[in-house]
Amino acid sequence: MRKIVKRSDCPISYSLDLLGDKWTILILRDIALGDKHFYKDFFEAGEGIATNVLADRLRMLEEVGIIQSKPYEKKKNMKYYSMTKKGTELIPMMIELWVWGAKHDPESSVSEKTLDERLLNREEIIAHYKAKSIGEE
Amino acid sequence: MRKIVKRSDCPISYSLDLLGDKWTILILRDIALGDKHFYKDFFEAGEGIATNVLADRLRMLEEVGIIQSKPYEKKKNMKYYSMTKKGTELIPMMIELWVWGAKHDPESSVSEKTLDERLLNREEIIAHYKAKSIGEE
DNA sequence: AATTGTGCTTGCTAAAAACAAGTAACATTT
DNA sequence: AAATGTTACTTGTTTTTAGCAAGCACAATT
Repeated sequence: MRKIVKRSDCPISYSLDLLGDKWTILILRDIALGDKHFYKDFFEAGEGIATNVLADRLRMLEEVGIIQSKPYEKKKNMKYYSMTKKGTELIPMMIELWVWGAKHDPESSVSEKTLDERLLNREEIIAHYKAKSIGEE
Repeated sequence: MRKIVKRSDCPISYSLDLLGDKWTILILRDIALGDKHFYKDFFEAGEGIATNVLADRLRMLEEVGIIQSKPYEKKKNMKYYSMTKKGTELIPMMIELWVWGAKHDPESSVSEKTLDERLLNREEIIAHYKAKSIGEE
């Protein structure tokens, strides 16, 4: 569906070749920062992703090794999606997107105090979510 | 051209409402990390952005206060684009995209050594580019 | 055996990006 | 001062991608 073409040898350009769209990073947010692991969780996540786009992005993310899936033992028609190590290395970037959005969204529900605390605890927060992702794989 | 709609109150979603596409962050990279300040610089940057997309993104980024422009004194048909303070606060996120891309692009021209050095000097590097952006505005 | 839940695919429409060309303002060269 | 070049766009068309609605296969539940 979405075609991935390498545009230059700039590392930022390379990251955006894979992640540069409205939806991909939201799926990674759900897996890495939320406690979401199933197709239906991503579909119901609040932003309203279309099913064809969701299926396409999950396929792509698995193909490039950012996420992995395995059959879910308890319900065999469900797939359990989790981050790979390569995927967890995107957590710092996602934290930065979170901080910027929380600071600059005029309708943000995040308080200045919460924001300040998170800025001070950056390394701790990253370590927390990385550890959680490893535990979940 | 590109319509911006707020999809949820998640800060990451908010950031992606503005920045989530293949091109926007590349323009910010050119201004904040490169020494590029003119339309033609962004157009010639190597990835091959189309002129209508470039004009649209520059307009949007200025509207939401991430960049600013002023007429260039030396050549009055040129506009000088630079980061606002709000824009410079995206530098940490861009550095993380750079680090991830440099590490995971199999064709990356960045050596392990350079990568390790940059990881150790993260704060210094961010401070450097923030200071440069302020100097250029 | 019938209904529901989950993870998709397929077909159609709408929006955005890619491509090609043109224009207006100023700058430079002749 | 006229012609040519440069810069920053706009406009029109084609191609690609996203959005929406429906459907389908498989498993689990009733």
